[in-house]
Amino acid sequence: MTEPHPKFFLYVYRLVSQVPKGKVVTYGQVAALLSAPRAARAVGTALRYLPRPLLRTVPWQRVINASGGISIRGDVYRVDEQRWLLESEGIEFDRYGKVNLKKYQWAGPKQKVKTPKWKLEL
DNA sequence: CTGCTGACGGTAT
DNA sequence: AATACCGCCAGCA
Repeated sequence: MTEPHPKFFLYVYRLVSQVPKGKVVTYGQVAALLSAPRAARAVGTALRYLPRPLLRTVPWQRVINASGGISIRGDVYRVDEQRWLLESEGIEFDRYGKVNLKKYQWAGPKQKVKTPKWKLEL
């Protein structure tokens, strides 16, 4: 899974690219915006395989879980990096390592996301 | 087509 | 708040 070409992944990357600095979105929110409200897990998979070249254009650090926490499993280094990046953007974490979604969650794109039935394609 | 794998999410404990 | 479960899903072998 080194070559990220699957359509769903690309839509995820495109949407996350729109999240402004200082704001965050949840995996489930991204899925919902892509007309796949139950594919939160797949969104996580997409970001996990974010290709190196896109690390510069896709603000992956702005995607956290519905509890306001960082979801990266295993790689502690990666977790620290995400938190550091977010804090440098002005986002605060409470003593439990959680972000206040009420305050920092992105409202979503102004214009409805164009998702050409990637799902129904066969 | 079948079975696995998770940067998930909602519930129950 | 922290765990344990369990249902979901796109991708891939």
